[in-house]
Formats: sequence, C-alpha cells, structure tokens
Amino acid sequence: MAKEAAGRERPGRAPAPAGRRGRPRQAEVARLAGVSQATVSLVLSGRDIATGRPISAPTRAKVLDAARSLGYVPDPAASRLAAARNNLLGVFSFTATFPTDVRHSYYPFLVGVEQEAAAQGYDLVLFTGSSTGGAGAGGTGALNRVRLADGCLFLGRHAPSDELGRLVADGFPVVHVGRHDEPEGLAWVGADYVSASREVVTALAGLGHRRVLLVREDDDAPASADRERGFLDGLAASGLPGGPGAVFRSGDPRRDLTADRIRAWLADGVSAFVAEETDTGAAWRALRAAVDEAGLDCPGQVSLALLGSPPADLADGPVPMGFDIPRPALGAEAVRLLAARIGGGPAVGTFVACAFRPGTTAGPPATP
Amino acid sequence: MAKEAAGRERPGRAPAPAGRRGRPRQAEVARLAGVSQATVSLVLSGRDIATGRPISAPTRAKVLDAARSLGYVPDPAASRLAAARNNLLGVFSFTATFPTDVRHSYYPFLVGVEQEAAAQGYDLVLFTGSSTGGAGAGGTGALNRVRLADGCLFLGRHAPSDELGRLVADGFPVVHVGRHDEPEGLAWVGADYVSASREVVTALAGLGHRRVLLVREDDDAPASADRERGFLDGLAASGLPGGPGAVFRSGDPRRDLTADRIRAWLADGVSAFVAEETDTGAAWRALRAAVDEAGLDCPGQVSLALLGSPPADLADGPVPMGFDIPRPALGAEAVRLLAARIGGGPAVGTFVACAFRPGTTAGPPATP
DNA sequence: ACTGCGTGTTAATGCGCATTACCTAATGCG
DNA sequence: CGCATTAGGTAATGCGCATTAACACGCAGT
Repeated sequence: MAKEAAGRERPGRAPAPAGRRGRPRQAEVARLAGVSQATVSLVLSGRDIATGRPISAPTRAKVLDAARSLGYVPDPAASRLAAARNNLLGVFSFTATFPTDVRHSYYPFLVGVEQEAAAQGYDLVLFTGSSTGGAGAGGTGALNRVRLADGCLFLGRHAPSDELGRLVADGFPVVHVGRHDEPEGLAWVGADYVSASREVVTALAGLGHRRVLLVREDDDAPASADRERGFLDGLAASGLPGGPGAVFRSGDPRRDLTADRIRAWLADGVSAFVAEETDTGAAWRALRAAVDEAGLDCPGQVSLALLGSPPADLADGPVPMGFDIPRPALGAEAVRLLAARIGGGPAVGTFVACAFRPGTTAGPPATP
Repeated sequence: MAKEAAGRERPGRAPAPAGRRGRPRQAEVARLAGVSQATVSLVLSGRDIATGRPISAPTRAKVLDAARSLGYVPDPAASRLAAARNNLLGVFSFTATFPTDVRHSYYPFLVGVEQEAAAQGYDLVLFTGSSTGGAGAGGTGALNRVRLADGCLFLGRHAPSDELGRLVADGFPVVHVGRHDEPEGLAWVGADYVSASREVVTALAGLGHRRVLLVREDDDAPASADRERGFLDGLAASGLPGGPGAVFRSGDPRRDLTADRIRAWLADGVSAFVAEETDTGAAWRALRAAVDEAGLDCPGQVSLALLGSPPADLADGPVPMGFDIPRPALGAEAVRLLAARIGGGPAVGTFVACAFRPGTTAGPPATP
C-alpha cells in the first residue's frame, strides 16, 4: 500500500487531517474558534440549553462562524455511533425495487411519512428487501443495514417475522405498518377496519335496510377477519339478523355470484349487499357484475357498499358507499409512533380511523 | 488530573453490555470463543487471508461458531466509522417526493443498479431530495446523509452542482448518471447520444436518402445538443448537406409542424425526418401527426426516425427507427464505476453505447 | 546458540462525535 | 467573611469496529 510519503503517521489507515483533504471535523472547528471540541459539539447540537449547560452568546457565535466558514457538516455514522442517533428514519419496503411509482399502493402512505418525518425533524433513508448482496458475517444480512438509522418503518405484508423479531429483541425501534401480531413486542399501526365496517352497516340500517349480506372472498387475512367482525358487530348493534347466514363466502365470487342468486336473495328480503375489499377487488367486481346482469337499478332496487376503496380501474364508476383508508394519516401516525419509540416509548399497536364515504350506491330499500 | 472513577461505571450514557440487552458485540463473541476481539474482526471480515495474516482453521471455527450462536451482526455505523466502509451504496434521486411520474421512472435503470450492486457485494440505500428535515448544524443538510454509505449514485438532471461539488471536494465517491460537467472532478456515466445519432443518420444515408432533416425542440439540455451534434456528424460523414438548414427547431412543434410544411420539404428533396427524443416526446408526436395529416405513407413516401425511444403511450404504434438507451446497462456501469472509485480509482466520465433499432419507419426514399 | 523467518494472535489505537465529570471563576447570601 | 451556588467551559472517555505494531512461538540455516 502506498499512500502518503510522510514516513509513518497515524496507525489507522489514514486520510490526513492535515492540509486540505476531506471534510472538516469538529476538532478543526474548535481550533479555529479557539474552544474545545466538546464546546463545538454542544453548540452545534443545540444541546447546551436543552441540558441546562448554556454556552455564552459570544462563544456560540465564534463556534457558529467557524463552522460556517469551514463548511462543517456532521458525519452521520459517527453521530449514530456516539449518540445512538443521527436523526435518520429508515423506511423498509419488502417489494423488489422501491415504490417510486405513484400508482403503487404505498405511495399515499409515503407522502404522509415524509411530511410527518420532516415535521419531527427526521430525514428519511429507504431500503428494499431485494438486495441480497454482500455483508460478510451475519448472513442475516438484508435487514441489518436499517441499523444505520435511529429506527425503521416496515411496509408490506411479507415481513419475515423472525428477522423483524431479531431487531425487536435487540431493542431497535421498529414500527410495522399494518396490524402484525407475530413478533411479540412489535409496534404497529393499522386501519380500524372493525369500526369502519360497523359504521357502514349502521348507515345501511339507518336507511331502513333490514337484511344485509356480506360478500367476502376465501381469504383469511386479518384485515378480512376484522371487516367481517365489524360487519357482524354492526348488524348486532342495529338489531339486524346476523349469524352465518349474513355472510356469503366464496373462493371465486365471479362464478358463484350469479344474477339468479342475487334475485333469490332479494326475494328473500335482502336489500343491501356489502363487499369486502381485497387486493384484487374480486368480491366487489363480482357483486357489481351480478347486479348489472340482473338488470337491477343500483341505488333504487338494491343498495351496495364496499368495505374499502374501489380498485383503480373502477374508479370512474359510481362511488360506492364505504370507507377510505387514510393512508397519509396512517403514515404520519407510524412516524409519530416510531419517534416515540426512539424516545423510549412503549411498543404499542395503534388503530387509525377510516373515513366514512356515503357514496351513491346506497339508498332506502325498495318498497315492493 | 481526573482519572479514576472507582465508584461509577461507564461515563458515556450506557445501555449495559451486561445481562441480556441489545445486540452482541464482537467483544462478546471474542469472549465466548476465547480469543481477542481483533481476531474476531479478522475472521468475520475474511480479511485475514486477504492481508496475508491467516488465522488457523480451528480458531476460525471457534469464532464462527460463537458468532453464529450469539447471532452476531455487525453494526454498519461502526464499520463505516472505523473502516470508512460498510458495503453500502447510496442511490440519490433528486425527484421531489417519491417520484410522481411513472413515465420516465428510473425503474429500468434501478434494475441494472441492483443487479450489479449485488454482484459486487454491495447493498443499497436510497435517498430522495425532498426531505428538508432536521439536521442541526450544517444546513447543507439533505445531501449529507449519503455519507452513511461508502459512495453514492445520483440520478436526475436537477442535481445541484454546489452540493455535489462539496461531496466531490471532500473526496466522497460519487457518480452521476447522465453527463454532467459542472462540478470539476465529478464522475459520470452517460449514454453516447452522439454516436447513436450518427449511426441513425448513417443508416438513413445507407438507404439512399440525400436530404435528412432534424426536428428538435427548443431545449438546450446537453442531451439535445449531443443528439444534434451526432446528427450533423452523421450528415458530414455521409457526405450529405448539413448546416442550419438541416435542423428545424421549434418551441411548439405541434403548431409549427404542419402537413403543408412537410409537403414543402418533400418537394424540396427532403426524404427523411429525424426527431429528437425528449421527456414529452413532443417532436416525435408532432412529426407523426403531420405526416399522417399529409396522408403520407410512412416507410413508402417518407422515412422517419427517432433519436431515442418512443413515449410510453405511442409504444404500440409502428416501431420507429432509432436507438434504445440501455438503461439497465447504464445502471450497472454506474455501479461499476462507483465501486472503482471507492477502491480509489479516478473520477472519469464514461459513455455507454446505445443500441441501434432498425424499426419499421424507414426505407429507401421514394422515387418520383 | 544466535539470528532470521514465517505463522498466529493480541494489545493498542483511532475513526468523529456526544456525553459526563470535573474545574475555575464569578457571583449570591446569611 | 466563609461557603454554596451558578455560569461557562474543558478533559477524558467510550460507542463498535478495523487496523497494525508488537509479541510469542516454533523451525531452519549457518
């Protein structure tokens, strides 16, 4: 290795602090200002007043001037090491590349994250799960780099519980977006599907409906279960008949939900249908198709509601009664929670309320 | 004069290394394996053989076992501080928030980046320009956090030269994607528009065209200038008439490029038109519209070419003669360059060749 | 036997910063 | 006036890791 010709110097491998190389350090600011490095740190971090160790105005000024004239910028790695914080928040997405795509479902969420992070004085650092790169030792690998930040948000349902559990066990501040009970002690934020679904049912009951049917897919995600629970809660609260008969479950709604079936239900007293929302929107799609096929007028002869937002390609159809997941708010809440955890707060789970959407697909039941 | 603090313990604020708290450190692995921390570092980094200081097989095994049983994972911040490297590559995108526009999404580029990074043993960390958050001291702020990584790629034409220059001046390894001459000493990779454009003209000349016209927008980006230069070079090389008459420049091609005008050019001996590619694709769009409007048969009566790829919404039209920017290759090359710079290589600029695309919009000139 | 040399391993050091214990005036106060 | 307090600042220390000088131990050569 040939680097500097000055004979020997610093034992470590060594960019010289001398001459004109590399960023200035606090030590150099200190020298220029005629104070100690510690004072520089105190002044620049503003921690002097915060901790009741005030630094006199003239000294402050000297330090700040020196820092500015040298163009001092802190080293985030060193900050993190020394103080266990560098005001960086990680955002980990398990999707292949990072969702820079606006159509991507995470996008609105990220908007909220970004705003709240800025409000709390944090910068963001993004990670993706794809990289299977280097990292010699651990092998655990991918998740490890989030430790660069003070804490990390995790998006995506495919979060591997074991790796996450590892971070949690190490006391690293983590918040998962979307309810997630798996690793004990994991903090999360989730939308309150139960209340929102109940509210939809209550609204239908308020319009006069006496029999309401839930159409759901054959999917056992917690989000689906929550919706069903809210639905049944709503029926009970409105004094409507619940039980298994109030739920129609199908692995292939498009096939099972025929126009005939719809007519039969109507004849049987059902006047409103509620569809679960899923990735594919299959339940909602099938419901609408069947109603159309049966030649029924939507708010007039039958009322429809959707427990969530319609899929993008149906966005210009009539707005369904239902609720919207407040994704930006969810993101903001996640950041708030994470900030609290970094500050030593507890690892709690939090629900964020969804916004009820009246829509145009529900009205009073037809009077035959 | 103060040395012993017999009563107290660690002066720093202190998560205990004791009991069962937090990640294990190399020191604990060392203790368990009955070796020194230095040995652990050597073994885990594999640097023992690399530096010709081999560690004996039994010792290696002990260390590796201990590390595995404790679940040791390295602290990326500490690695970076101590060694000036942590095998992380930054990718900085200057787009506002998380980019809003899908069309010139960086996606294909990122694919190449990701692959090559993995191949080189690096993990990725992503940044965006938006965050205007905390960062006490500097004020320079946003760009600073890239220092967490060993080096950083920069995407986007809006790269502020001064901030970038700062990083470059500090000796931080940086590679900009897209030619960028501004800060002296900035490394970059860019597509070779000059050669690619020349090749297109040569191809047209080879088909027998004697007068070719370039349609460009009123935009002075270096990418546009390069295309024009390549175009003119190509004319010269083919012995065709160049000069200002060979270039039609318009701030609003859709308005200025009328069917009549096209006919006039044809009457004047022009038999092929070449459009510049831009974000909007306005030149190409206008050219096609005018030719259609004039009722001209495209490969038959007039030949067209595009110096780039057609906009997404015109993707299913006829494939224009032109060239494709090898975005994944560009990304890969950028990573290679960055890795080289981290390894101490020079800050060079590199061109990546574009792929000629014959397409179906060009043929021999009409024989009147 | 002493030197030379190769091989393993450890002690010591520092990366850049935050933090704490301590030190020295300059007060306050009964 | 004697002591406690406050204001203002500094020296020392360590975060977790990588790096290297130095040491310890054979084993050959002369």
